[in-house]
Amino acid sequence: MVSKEDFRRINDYLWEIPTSFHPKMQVPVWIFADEEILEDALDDLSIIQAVNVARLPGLVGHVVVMPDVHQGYGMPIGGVMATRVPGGIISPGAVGYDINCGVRVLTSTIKYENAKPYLSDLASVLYRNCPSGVGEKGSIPLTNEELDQVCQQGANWTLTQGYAEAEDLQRTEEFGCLAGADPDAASKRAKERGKGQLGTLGAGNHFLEVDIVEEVFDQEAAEVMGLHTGCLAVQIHCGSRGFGHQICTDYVQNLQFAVIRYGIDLPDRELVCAPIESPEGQGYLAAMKSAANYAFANRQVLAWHTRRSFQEVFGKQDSTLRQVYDIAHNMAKIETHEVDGENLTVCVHRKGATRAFGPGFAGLPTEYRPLGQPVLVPGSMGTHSWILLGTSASDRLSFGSSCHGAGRVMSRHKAKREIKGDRLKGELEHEGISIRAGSMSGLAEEAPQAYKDVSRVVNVVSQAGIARKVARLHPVAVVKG
DNA sequence: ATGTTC
Repeated sequence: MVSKEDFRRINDYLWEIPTSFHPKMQVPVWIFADEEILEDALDDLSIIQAVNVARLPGLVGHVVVMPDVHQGYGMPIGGVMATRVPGGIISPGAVGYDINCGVRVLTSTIKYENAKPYLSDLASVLYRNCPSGVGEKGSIPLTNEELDQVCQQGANWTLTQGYAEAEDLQRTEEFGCLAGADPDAASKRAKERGKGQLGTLGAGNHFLEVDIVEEVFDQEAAEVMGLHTGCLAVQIHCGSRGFGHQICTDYVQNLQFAVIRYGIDLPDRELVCAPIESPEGQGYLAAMKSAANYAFANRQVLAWHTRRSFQEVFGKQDSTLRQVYDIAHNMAKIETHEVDGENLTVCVHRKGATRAFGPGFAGLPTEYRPLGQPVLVPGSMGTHSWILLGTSASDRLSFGSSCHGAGRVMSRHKAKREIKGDRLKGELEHEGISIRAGSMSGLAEEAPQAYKDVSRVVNVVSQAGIARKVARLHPVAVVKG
C-alpha cells in the first residue's frame, strides 16, 4: 500500500515517491496533484501501478502521473514513462488498448445565439451521420490494399480521398502520419476488424460534442487558434476502434514470450514488454504506428461527417469548420529529451496523457510555433472542456506532457449500477444540452458524477506550469455510442 | 477502450 506519508512534497502541485520507497524502483514517481487529487489517487491502484512502472528496465528521469489519473491495465491512465533507446523496453500496456485515442477540435464563427434553435436538429443529424456504438461499421469499407494505405499514410490517405483539407493535416499531431508503420505487423484478425470501422465513433467515453467557447483566457492565442467567445466549436474524441484494440490484445499475448526470452523481471504481468530494439519490440512499434495512423484517419473522416452535418443544418455559406488541432493521448513516441543534463533518445509512453511541447517546436504549423502545442482536454459529459497550450517547462518536468481529461473516480460498474441513463439524459437536456446516445447504460457510465472536476485537473497542470489556459468550452449537444 | 467471456 501507498499512503500520503510516502510522498515528498516538491511544491503545492507536485509530489514525489523517491526510489527509496521500493528497492527495485529505477526512478522516482512524480505526481502532479493538489492534496484532494492526491488523496483520490490513493483510493485505487493508480499509484501502486506507477511504482510498478518505475521498476521496469531502462527507465530514465521519473515516471509522471497526471492529476486526471486512474487505474488502468498495468499502467495508470494519466501516466508517462520514458525508456532508453536502445536499452529500454516498449510496453503495449503503457500505451493502452485504444492506440492513438485522441481528440480533435474544430472551430466556427457560428454564434450560439443564432444557432440555438437548430441545435437539437444538429444533434440528430450528427448522430445519423457519425456511426457510433460498439462494433458499429462505417460508411467507407476498405479493401485490404486501402487498409494498408491508411496504416502507412494516416490522415494523408483521407486527403487523397477528399475527406480532408490540407490545413487539417497541418494542424494534426505529427501532421497526421507516423513514419515507419508496417501494416503486416498487425494480425489478419486486427485487419479484418479495422476494414469496416473507418469513420466511426465507437462507445465508452468516446463522443462527438458541440460546444460554446465560453471564456477565453489568452486572447492572442485564441485568435490564432480561431476560438471566438460565444461561437460554436466541435470536439471529436475517439481512437483506432477494433483495429488498435486487437493489436494491443495480440501483442500483450505475444510479448509474454519476449519477457521470458530476454529475462525481464516484471512487477505485474500486465506490464508485459520487450526490449525496444528487439524484433518483438520493433514489431509492436510498427503495429502501434499502423493503429495510430488509422486513428488519425478515423478522426479525419469523422470531421468530414461533422462538416457535412453542419452544412445540412446551417447551409454551405455559414458552416465553415476550421481545425484547431488533433492530438493523441495513448501513444509511444521516440523523442529526444534532456535528462540530468544529458540529451537522450527515449521512447516516451503517454497513456491518458498528451504531448505538450512548448513554443519553438518545429513539428508545429508556423502559426502555432510561437505559442506551443495545443493541448485538448475534454471534460466529462455535461461539464466543461479546456483548450491549453504546452510550455517549455513541460519539457523538463513531464517529458513534454500534460493531462488528457477529467479522469474517472467511479468505476464503470458502479456508475452503471448507481446512475439511471434516461434520468441523466433528462437532467442534461434540462440544462440545455441535446443528448443523442445509442445506449442508456453507456450514458450512465459516462455521467459527470463518475469523473473528477476537469477544471480542478486543469488548474493543477496550469499551476504546475506544464500547460497554460487558452479557453474553456461548454457543451450544447452530445453524440455518444 | 473492446464484435463488452476466442
